[in-house]
Amino acid sequence: MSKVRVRFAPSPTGGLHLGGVRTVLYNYLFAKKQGGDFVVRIEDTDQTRFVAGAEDYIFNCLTWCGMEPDESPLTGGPFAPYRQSERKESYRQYAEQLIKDGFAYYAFDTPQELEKMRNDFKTAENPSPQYDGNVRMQMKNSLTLPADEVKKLLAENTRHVVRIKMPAGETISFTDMIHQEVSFDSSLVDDKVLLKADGMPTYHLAVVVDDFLMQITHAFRGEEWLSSAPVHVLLWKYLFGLDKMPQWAHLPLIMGPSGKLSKRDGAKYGFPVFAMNWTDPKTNELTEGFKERGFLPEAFINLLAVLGWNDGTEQEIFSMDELIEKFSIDKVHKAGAKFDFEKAKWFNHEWIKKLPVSNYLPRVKEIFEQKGIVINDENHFAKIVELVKERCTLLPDFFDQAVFFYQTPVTYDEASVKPKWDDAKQDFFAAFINSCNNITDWDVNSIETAFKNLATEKNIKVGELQMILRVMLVGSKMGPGVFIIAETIGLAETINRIEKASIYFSQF
RNA sequence: GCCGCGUUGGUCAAGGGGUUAAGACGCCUCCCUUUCACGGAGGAAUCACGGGUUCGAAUCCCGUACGUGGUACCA
Repeated sequence: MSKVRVRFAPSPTGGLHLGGVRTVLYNYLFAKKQGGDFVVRIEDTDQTRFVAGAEDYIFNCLTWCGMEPDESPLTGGPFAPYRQSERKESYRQYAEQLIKDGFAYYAFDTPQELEKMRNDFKTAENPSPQYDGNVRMQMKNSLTLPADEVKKLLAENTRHVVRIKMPAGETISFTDMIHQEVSFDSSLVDDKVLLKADGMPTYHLAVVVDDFLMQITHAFRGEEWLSSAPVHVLLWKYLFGLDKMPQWAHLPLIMGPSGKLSKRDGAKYGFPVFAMNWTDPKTNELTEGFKERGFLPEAFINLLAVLGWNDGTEQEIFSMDELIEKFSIDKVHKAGAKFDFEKAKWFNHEWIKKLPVSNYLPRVKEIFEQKGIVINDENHFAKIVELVKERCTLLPDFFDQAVFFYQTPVTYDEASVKPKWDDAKQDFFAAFINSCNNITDWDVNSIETAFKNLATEKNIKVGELQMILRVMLVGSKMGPGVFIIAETIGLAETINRIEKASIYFSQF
């Protein structure tokens, strides 16, 4: 058996949304599991929708997610070119071939004529009439026009398209890897355009021709393509033979809180829908990405993988390697899944805890620097990040959880301290500063011991004192253990913060 | 309208003729910690509906409802 070759075929029209990334992911996992090739081909046959920069954006997303293609416009490969716009010439001959064999025809109808047909045939029962077996003989095409007139029109370069001639009364069926047997009545499918007036193929022709030429063995795509699958099946039958057709897998859609997940949902409900930030060059509108929101690629991949698939065990956290090992297409769901941002955050939280800090330290550092905190000592910073990582779900949380290591508090949780503050406490902390100065090894244990001994000596409850110390050092009741905080900020800063706070509290 | 696909707690889901119908997120209670988390122990909450088939149906069949996709010279 020949090598497995799976392709992802995005059209460069904008950001890469969740459903898109999941499609790539399943493509990638399937290909890698079989030791096959992961091919990325760009479907840019519609110039009107082509958006500058979108192709680069797609590859940036793939890189961030850790899914490098084996063949692509960037890497090249044995079946180059990998952009359909650059393969334009090859499609026409297949269209001509179909016409010659009686499976397709030239259609000369103008957009106005099509519009008129749709209006004329429109009824309450049939709100959107198709160009199909019922109307094709009343239209302007090589089936209805005399042969010499067709020849003349072609010779004059009259604008025309090539349409597939859908047979009547046939059942077109194929086996989908996810849905099993799927069948359609050919009479109900319309005569899809194969070659557009500008000479570019439509997706229908291009996908079949390219999959054949690139020797694709498996094709994964969103379920929105299922309806046009009969066209592709027929094209395979007419052009190359059904035995060479790749195996199809139509993946369920990812849904938003209400209906199909859209870009708008992101803005509306406050979560990202794209892998990375995307700015539409035409409108300058920015759509937030998971990366910029503070997600780790490991978590992003993980949450997407299990949205519509699981391995049948209770495991939920998977690395890319584990996914490749455990992924199986027959465990992919048939039904669409609603995206839950709360659960998405949970995955990120898990990965922040799981991964070594060094993995995301640069990104956290960047967040601090953007907010004006200068990090001189990276090792020290790494220790701090390690200290607070289990209380962070998104990367920006690190700032809120750890700024106080770099900034002396300016405000205090007065409500907590006020009822506890008295002369005895004032006295205690003055004495504690002395104890601190006597500590030879400034570490958690010595600080804690000194603190507790002094408390016992002065006969004050340790708990209360600890709470006050925390507010002195942090400003509020949050963060890791007080003594580890003291150790981390150092002797001088600890004393400084106690003194400052004592003065503040003495005004109570 | 027509065609396709689907339907297990609020969400993600396991289970595919006999189960007390797993687990996770979220929510609630308690423990731990005189902080916030983490962690631990509990709790509330589900087989869309109606018919069959069967000793027995979440599971198989048929309808219905609902959801969703398509119905473009877009992918």
